[in-house]
Amino acid sequence: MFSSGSIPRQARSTPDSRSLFDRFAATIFPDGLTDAVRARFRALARNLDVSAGNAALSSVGHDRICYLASGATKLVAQASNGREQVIAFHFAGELISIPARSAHDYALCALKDCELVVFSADEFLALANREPGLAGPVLERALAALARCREQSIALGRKTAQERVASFLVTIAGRIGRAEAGGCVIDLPMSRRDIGDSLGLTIETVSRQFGELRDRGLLETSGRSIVRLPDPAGLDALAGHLTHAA
Amino acid sequence: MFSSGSIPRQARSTPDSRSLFDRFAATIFPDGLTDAVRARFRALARNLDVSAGNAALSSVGHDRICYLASGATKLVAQASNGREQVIAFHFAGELISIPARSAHDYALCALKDCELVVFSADEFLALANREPGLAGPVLERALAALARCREQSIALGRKTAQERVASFLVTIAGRIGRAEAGGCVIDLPMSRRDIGDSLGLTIETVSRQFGELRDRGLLETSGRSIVRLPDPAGLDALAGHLTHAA
DNA sequence: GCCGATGATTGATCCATGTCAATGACGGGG
DNA sequence: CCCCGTCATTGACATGGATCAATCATCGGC
Repeated sequence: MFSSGSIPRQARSTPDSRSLFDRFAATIFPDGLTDAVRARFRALARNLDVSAGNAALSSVGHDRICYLASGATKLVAQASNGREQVIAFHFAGELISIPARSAHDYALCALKDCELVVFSADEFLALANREPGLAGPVLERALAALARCREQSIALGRKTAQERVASFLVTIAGRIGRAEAGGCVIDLPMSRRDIGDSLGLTIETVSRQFGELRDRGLLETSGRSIVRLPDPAGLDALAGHLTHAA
Repeated sequence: MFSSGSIPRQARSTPDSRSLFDRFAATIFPDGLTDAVRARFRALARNLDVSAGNAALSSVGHDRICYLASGATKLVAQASNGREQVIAFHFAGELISIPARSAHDYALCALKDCELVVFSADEFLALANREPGLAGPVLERALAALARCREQSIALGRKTAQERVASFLVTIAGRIGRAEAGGCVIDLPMSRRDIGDSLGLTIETVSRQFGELRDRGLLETSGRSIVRLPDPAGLDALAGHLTHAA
């Protein structure tokens, strides 16, 4: 990832009638593009539709940058022995950086049906760098992605299973949760395995922690994907975050 | 971090006589700056000298960007209960992003005596974004830092203690190691505790893994900080990296 | 060149989470 | 609407690394 922080959350129900590319341009460059620059970007862009559960992009010899117009994805890294680490989840409106193949292999996988706009990172960055005002929004998103990856590092390096799960729920609620009377509802697009693979835990441990939180009245589930958080603040207190009172 | 990848490694022995700011500008913007832009950047810059072992910068209400002209630093995150996670190490010539205070607290600490040039991220990015050609180098470094943080996530989430230590040694050798007859020598600026805190391990475990690698003939130590890797390839094979044969 | 403080190493034990195994419950496809 | 594959949950046990504790090495200061 890259990410957004403050991308306006759009009702997913009504498919956007604008072209994929126009939606990319409008979201990432809200100040608009001159016709010439717009044409150059369009020439670099490749549209991609991927249905839920399929790999969208695998890492190749060069970095790629990719706009997720709709759907949800995970960026997965592979280490030896088939171990997988989910590096990040992404939601509609976000910009994603897919690293080149190196010590590990990366793949972007669709969690739901996705519409993507794909660029070669080199070409994209060279173009963004040529004109004033274009690199800023991209850089902001890159730094936001870096900040999020760092928060993830803290969880992976220093937190207990319970703290990781609590952090995950609080964070994901902030990204895709809907506020509701006295709480927050999340429709998780990812499986327990994906959650475990992102937190460095097994599915069993994730399941046990969900159970524990359920017992404490901090979490209610309905089916496999609907999660309700009756007390987000109580959950946050379990997330191992620094209490700013200190 | 942010980072470099390909910053020319300079002999540290001869102190650079140019001004700190000039060294920043020459390294980060190798294509040069117009006098006007240069003056604007200079107006935003604050020089900072920090001696080894001291905190250089703590996270505040806004992000900061910081050029490390000489020395070495660690970026440390604090979670509850005084647990510390070292997010990244930085070496001379690198650009560092220090996130604003949020769920966790961040601090940049000097591992050796350091010379720094500090900017407010907002001001820096606004300026870089106004002129063509300036944001590119910064963006490149941000993406390199993101890539490195992701590699770190894989280690923290999915690797054994031995793989983490091997990865650490291989990675750090690539950044500050000197090639030598049949191997590589590293002068580690960080303590075992720092290494442990960056790998999500205790100092005891780091020490035991060093011992194990020593027994296998993959590592020789001399004093607290000098490490020799007689067989970097053999070490890399233990790092849990994906064998590209597969 | 000695000395004390700090950091590193080594050993014994414990525990959180992984692993293995069995059961249960969604939910898509017929 | 049922059926079956997949995913989630729950339980019993194993283990890697944490924790606690003791000794040893390094190196800056005198």
